[in-house]
Amino acid sequence: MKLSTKGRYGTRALLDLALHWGEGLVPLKDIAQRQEISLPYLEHLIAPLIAGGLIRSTRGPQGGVSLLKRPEEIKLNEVIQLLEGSIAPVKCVDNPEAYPCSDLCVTRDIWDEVGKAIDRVLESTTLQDLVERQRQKWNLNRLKDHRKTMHQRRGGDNL
Amino acid sequence: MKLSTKGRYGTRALLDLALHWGEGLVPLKDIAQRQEISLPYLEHLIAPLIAGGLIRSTRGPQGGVSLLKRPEEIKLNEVIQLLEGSIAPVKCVDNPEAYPCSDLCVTRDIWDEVGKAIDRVLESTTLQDLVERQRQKWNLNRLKDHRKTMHQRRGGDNL
DNA sequence: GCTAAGTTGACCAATTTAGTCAACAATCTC
DNA sequence: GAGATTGTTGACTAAATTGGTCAACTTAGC
Repeated sequence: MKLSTKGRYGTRALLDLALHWGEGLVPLKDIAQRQEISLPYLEHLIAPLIAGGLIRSTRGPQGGVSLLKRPEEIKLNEVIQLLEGSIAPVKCVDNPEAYPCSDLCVTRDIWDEVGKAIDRVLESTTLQDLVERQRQKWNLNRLKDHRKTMHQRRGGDNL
Repeated sequence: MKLSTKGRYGTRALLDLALHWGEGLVPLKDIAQRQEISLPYLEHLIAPLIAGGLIRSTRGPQGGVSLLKRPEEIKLNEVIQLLEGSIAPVKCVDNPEAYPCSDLCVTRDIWDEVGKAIDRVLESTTLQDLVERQRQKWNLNRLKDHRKTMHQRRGGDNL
C-alpha cells in the first residue's frame, strides 16, 4: 500500500509550480533542482500531467511549464489519478464486471470502503491548500530560527 | 497503492476461520480449497498471523489452525499490519526521525492524513463484521435464487 | 513407526519501479 | 537561418518486489 515515487515526486513538482503560480513559465531544470529530482526522471513525471490537462509546456529558450488551472482548482485525487492510476487498493473495485465474485465477496466491500476513504481525503485537498500549509510552515520555522538567534545573542546556554 | 495478495488472501483465510469459529481446528488444506489459494502459498501467509498471535496451529493428523481470539476482537488494521506491514502510503510517516525533511515537507502531512483515514476504516471493522456481512449476502443470494426458481416453475419468461 | 498434518528456508519467474540515455522537435536569440 | 536552449519520446536497464513452488524437516496421532 505504498505510494510510488511517481506520485510523491509528481505531487511535489506540482506544489513547486503552485508556489510559483503567476510567475509565467518555470523551467523543468529549476523544479528538478529545488525538489531534488533528476531532470530525466522528472520529464517522465510531467508527461501524464500534460496529457491530463493539468499543465502546459513551451519548448525552447525561456521555455518551461506552468499550471493550466488555478492551484485551488486542482484537487489531489485528480493529481494522484494521473500519476499513479486508480487509488483503489484492489483491482476488482474499478471494474466489478470483470470479477464475478463481486456480489459474493465481502472483503471486496471493505477494500472499496478503504478506497473511498482515501479518495475523500485527496478530493478535499487542493494544491492551494498545500501552498498555504507550506508557507505557514516556513513562517513558523523562520520564527523559531529567529528566536534561537536572539537567544544566542543574549548569551544563551550552549545546548 | 494496491494491496498485495498477502493482504487479500490472508484476510480471506481469516474470514474463513472466523466463519468456522467454535468448530475446533481447521486444516489449511480446507481453507486453501475453499478460498482457492495454493496450499504452499497459504502456509506462508499463515506464518505472520501465528507470529502475531492471531491464530494457533497444531501439527499432525487432525491438526490445523484456529483463531486465538473471538472474531469480534480481531480488527482488520491489526490483520493488515501483520500481513502487509505498515499501511502508511509513504515510509517517512512511520519513522519521521529518519527523514529530516519531515518538519518542512507538507506533502508528507497529506500522506499521513491518508494513512490515518485508511486506518480508521480498518480499525472500525472486525472479523465478526465480515462474518455478518458474508452471511447476509448468502441469505440475499439464496432468496434471489429461490425467487428465480419459483418464477421458472410458474413458466416465467426466458430472459 | 507410519502417516497426516504444519514449518521453514531456498529458490525462481514475472512484474514493477526507478531510473538513465540518446535522438528528436520546437522555439528563441543573434 | 544557425545555434543554443528547452521540452518530448522511446528504448533500455538494474534492482526490488511479488507471487509463487519445492524440498527438507518437525510434530502429533494411530
